Amino acid sequence: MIDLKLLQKDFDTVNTKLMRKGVDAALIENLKNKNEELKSAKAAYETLQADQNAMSKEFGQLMREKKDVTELKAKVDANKLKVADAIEVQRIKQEELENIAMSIPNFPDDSVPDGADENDNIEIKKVLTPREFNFTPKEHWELAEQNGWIDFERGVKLATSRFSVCFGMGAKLERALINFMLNFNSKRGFDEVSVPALVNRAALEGTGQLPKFEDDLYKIDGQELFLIPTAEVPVTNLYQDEILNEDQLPIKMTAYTSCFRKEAGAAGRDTRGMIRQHQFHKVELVAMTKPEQSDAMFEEMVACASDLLTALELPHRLVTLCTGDLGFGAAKTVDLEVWLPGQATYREISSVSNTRDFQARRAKIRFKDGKQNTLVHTLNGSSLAVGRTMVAIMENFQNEDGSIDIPKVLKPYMGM
RNA sequence: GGAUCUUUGGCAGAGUUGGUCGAAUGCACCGGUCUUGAAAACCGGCGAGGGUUAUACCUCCCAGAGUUCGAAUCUCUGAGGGUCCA
Repeated sequence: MIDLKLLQKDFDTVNTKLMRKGVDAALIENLKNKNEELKSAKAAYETLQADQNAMSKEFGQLMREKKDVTELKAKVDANKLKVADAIEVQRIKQEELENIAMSIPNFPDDSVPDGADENDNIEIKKVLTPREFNFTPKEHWELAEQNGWIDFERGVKLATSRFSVCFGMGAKLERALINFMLNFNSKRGFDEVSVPALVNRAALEGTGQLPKFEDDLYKIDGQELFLIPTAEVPVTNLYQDEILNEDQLPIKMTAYTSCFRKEAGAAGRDTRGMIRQHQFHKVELVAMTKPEQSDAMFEEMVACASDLLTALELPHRLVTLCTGDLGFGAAKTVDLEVWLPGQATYREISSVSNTRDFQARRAKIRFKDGKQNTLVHTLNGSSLAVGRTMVAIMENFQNEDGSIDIPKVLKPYMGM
């Protein structure tokens, strides 16, 4: 959530920053007004409540002295009605404010380039050179089926479209990647955690998926529980509503989970293969830092993901997202895109974001900064989507006969 | 699934005939005295959010609803935990 105090104090700055993200100026103006209305509604209520409390205290005093209270009771009863009204007004104002505030995205860092969509993203650098093929490289679904690694039809049979099943070496490769990534991250100081795949509404509000993106989430029928779209949700919310000690920071965690997405807005895109599935596996990095540490942590996480790709011998590039492509909660994002010879293009395989205090404000994650409580900065990044990594390995390591080599670092993990 | 108990500040733990209770006490923690330094001892401070220049003041004793002039304390519902039964 954006900082309402800042909005109140420095409207122009907030306005300018949000405009870059394409937020309607009228909406921001409205938010500011609602905030002021809420404040005065609160003040009105508190004054009445203070009277109420004072009178109740007096009431007790009179009772003890065995004096007559009928007059005071009449007064207090009348006041009670006013209090009830004031509470109602406040409740409505609060709700109106939250409806707006919770749907306003984070503002982008000044360093983020302006742009409308992914075409305006800026490449930072390329890592590793794509290999030359002396034959026409195949796309991964062809290779996957030929080698019997992935069965797309059976996934559909079991669930619906955008589900698949891994067999044999394919299943092994998936498991090897998960283990390799977790170990890789652990060595870099990210502590491994294993978290629930179902979370409640508060958790999703904390990280920003709700209230705005409910359509993308699978919800358990009849319960306020959702399947997680990313491990970022449960892992970040581990510390929801807590006040951390300064010396606990930075907190660095890594988690492997399945992720579930309806892909509501992606009809027709990537319908073949396993680029875009409703259920996919991902190893995630999450960090919480003091504000002044988050830029360094961001670089560390980008490097971690990039080095992982390098260790897997996968050519990739780093891209800074422009304002138009930036996610809801992110102040800054760097995508890692892996080279796919079959498609002859770079495709997203990881995304590292600094949300600064945006999620921390929603999830109430703070730390003791000397005497006062300060919001932490939260960061998250995929330490590679497993399915897409498999795609990348298949396409980059394919041979002319359709067989697939395994990256050196994975062989021990596959019993080779 | 049934019965019963329980849910308080970082932790432990008082508070259940409703009224200076945001809450005793202990530990932990912070500051000070003492000491060459530390420990011990003693003195002081010490939950969170909002609000204020600062005070006032408002809210929070698992969550929600209710009774009452007034609830941590009473009632109902829900969630978590313990024990017993199935």
